[in-house]
Amino acid sequence: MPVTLAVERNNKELAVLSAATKVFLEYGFSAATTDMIQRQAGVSKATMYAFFPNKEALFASVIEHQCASMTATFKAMRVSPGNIAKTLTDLGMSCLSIVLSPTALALNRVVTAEAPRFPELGRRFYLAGPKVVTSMIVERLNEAAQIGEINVQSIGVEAAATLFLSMVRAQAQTECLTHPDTQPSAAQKDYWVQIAVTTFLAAFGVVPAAPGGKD
Amino acid sequence: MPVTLAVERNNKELAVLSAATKVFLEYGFSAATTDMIQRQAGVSKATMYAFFPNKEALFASVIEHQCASMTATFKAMRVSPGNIAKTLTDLGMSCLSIVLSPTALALNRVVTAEAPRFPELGRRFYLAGPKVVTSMIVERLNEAAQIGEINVQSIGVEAAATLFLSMVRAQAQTECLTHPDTQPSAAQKDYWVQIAVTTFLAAFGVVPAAPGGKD
DNA sequence: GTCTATATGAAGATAGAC
DNA sequence: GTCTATCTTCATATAGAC
Repeated sequence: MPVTLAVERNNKELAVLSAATKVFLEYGFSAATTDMIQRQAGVSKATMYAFFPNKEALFASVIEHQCASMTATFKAMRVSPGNIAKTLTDLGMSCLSIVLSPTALALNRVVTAEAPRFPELGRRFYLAGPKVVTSMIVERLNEAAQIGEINVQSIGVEAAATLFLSMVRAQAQTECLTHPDTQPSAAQKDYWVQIAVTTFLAAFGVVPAAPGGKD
Repeated sequence: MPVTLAVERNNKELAVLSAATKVFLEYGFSAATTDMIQRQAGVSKATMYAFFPNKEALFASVIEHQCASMTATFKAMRVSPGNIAKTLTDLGMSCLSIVLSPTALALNRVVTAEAPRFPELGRRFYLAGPKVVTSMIVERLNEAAQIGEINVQSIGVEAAATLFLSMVRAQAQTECLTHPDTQPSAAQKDYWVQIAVTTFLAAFGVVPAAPGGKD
């Protein structure tokens, strides 16, 4: 009951938050105006200020919600069973699809741009995005290491996971961030993941015990 | 002679450009105001508008000059002679120092943030930064491949160079962009480069012909 | 809580004297 | 080219009625 009432009561608050999300992600903090947000939400200035004390607080709320949503999206990633090559490919494709989505790119733009003015939001974004993904990759690498599919002792599992994510995303992200009017083809994304997986396994993959091998 | 006169004549133009660089890199396009730039340059509004038709043009000029400067900085990188491990370490450290410098981080922030509104500048930045560095790495990898230090045939030299750069910079850049109030220690940078080099060579390094090896 | 109307300040850009 | 002064627009935020 209180939930329903709360939802009812927060109808316009959600409309404002949703509109603010759209506007801030499209224009960034400074270029976005509260007028745009009110128009988009279909409410008046006073209504907006009844829920959020000022533009900064509204922005912080938007970023916080987007970070939470991004984390949820990452945690919903599922890899179908298979060997480590397949696992990494699945994981890489899922990560890339999320990271290159219009929303994630926009969030990346606005958070990094505003991090000097909103350091808390920068930290929050880092934890909600790169940090979460890396720890998920770590889990998979640990499983693979335990059954002898890979050997990451040279640098450690954390560093290996970080490097895998770096190889999967860095070039793709850079290209997409600097070429907003172009979106990568599915083949391009496949290629990015493939070379990352190939290289990762060339570095850390353990060849299945060959018959007659030493030991 | 015409050069000296041109410099003299453009004294205030340079003051405006220099001030605009500082202000735009600190505040971004929208939050920066032409008033700040004029104050910083010590000129009046009319003087600024005598050289640059509007705020957008001034911004474009600033980014153009910064891109050219960044390219020059990359091309000035020198690696002292040595084996491929040393070459990659040198190259990686130089790249990382440039990429993590306050100016490069600020340029990265503002260009990626404004790329949707200024797509030309996004493309320019990509060519002046990542593209130039990658092609420089390609040269070194080709040299190393020719003397048999590495073997990148599995994915090609271009892809290998891209992946090396990704491994060197991605995590470092992400951390710095999202944590503007923290700057990485020299040891941290060494570590980032070291794990990238180690992993790259684990994937593509050729062990020196062992006496009595197969062949 | 929600609206209309408005206060207040500052932005980008221009006019006109020198 | 350079300045001071100003025009116009629009931003954030608030006041007061319902």
